[in-house]
Amino acid sequence: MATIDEFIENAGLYYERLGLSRTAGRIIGCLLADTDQAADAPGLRERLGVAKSSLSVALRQLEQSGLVERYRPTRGRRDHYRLADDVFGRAFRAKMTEFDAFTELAEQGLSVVGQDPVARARLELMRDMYAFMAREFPKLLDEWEQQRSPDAARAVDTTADGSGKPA
Amino acid sequence: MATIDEFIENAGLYYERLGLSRTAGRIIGCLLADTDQAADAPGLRERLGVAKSSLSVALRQLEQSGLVERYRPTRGRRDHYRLADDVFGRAFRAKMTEFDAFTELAEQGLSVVGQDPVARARLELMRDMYAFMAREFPKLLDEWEQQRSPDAARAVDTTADGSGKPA
DNA sequence: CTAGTTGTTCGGATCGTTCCGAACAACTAG
DNA sequence: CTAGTTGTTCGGAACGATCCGAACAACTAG
Repeated sequence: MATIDEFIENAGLYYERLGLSRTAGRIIGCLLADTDQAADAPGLRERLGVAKSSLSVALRQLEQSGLVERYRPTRGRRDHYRLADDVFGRAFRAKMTEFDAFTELAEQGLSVVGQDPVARARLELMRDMYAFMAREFPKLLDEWEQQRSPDAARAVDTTADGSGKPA
Repeated sequence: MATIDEFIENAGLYYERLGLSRTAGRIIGCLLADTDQAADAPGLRERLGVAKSSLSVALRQLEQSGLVERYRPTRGRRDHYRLADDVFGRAFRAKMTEFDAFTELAEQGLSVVGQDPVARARLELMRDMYAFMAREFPKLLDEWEQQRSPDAARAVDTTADGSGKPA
């Protein structure tokens, strides 16, 4: 049995391994677990015990990577934050860019290595494998979306038009 | 047009983003590009310009993660190093453990979050999605292995029995 | 215009990681 | 046994990343 604080701390650790900062990961944990739909800066600040400035940079980081959305309730004074509807899909796609990066790395290697057949074969294998993954992984995501709900794709599209959901 | 040193440096950067240390990544780049099949410590040391101790820990790290194999030629005095036959497959599988980790994180979240339906639905979605990926991704790897060469699996098995390849 | 609130930016301090050089242990050749 | 070589371990230094508190900018209400 674990507490909510332990869960948030774990989220910080896990997302840190994914390349985010520790506090950014803890924010995600907070938004994941907290039932409060209207998370704002003071609330996060109290829950996480971090400085206002750290929240600012972490939230900007999360917003720019598309994982967290910022919105302001009508006639509200302060920003509120919520997870993007397809947080996990976005996280997957972000990770997926590594495939392209390594494909390019392999191509760069082929351009600088000599004619040694062993090295060339290995680099070609590397290039083809990462290209294969970059090509097939999105299909896996689509497959998941369809399995989850036949009209999941449509739902994602409608939420992507910029109209905020919450009241 | 790039040089071999730039390629090695890029490999260091890319593999560092994957969680390895910088020098470990540069070692991989070296083993990828260098036509010299018999890479040893002095050679790597000269090529990378790092201390002997740094090589030791990085090579141990790479060896324990299964990416690099250490062998000693018959009647040789020093160890030699080569990439594992299925370096990339191993890298993929290592990355894949993140899926399980996040599945467990979602389950932990479900155990600590209340009955709020929104939070629960989101955590269940997270759990199911990562579980789906953890289940489907290995199939993708198998698919690749079969597409590349029908008896690739057999080849991998024979090289895994401990018999060193190089003379 | 003034006062109060919200979000951002900046300099300094702190923390963790990595690296290097030196001492150490293990092994081989002669 | 001795000398030389190879690989490992350890302490200190350097680097990068992150975080905090304070000053700053932007905005709103009255």
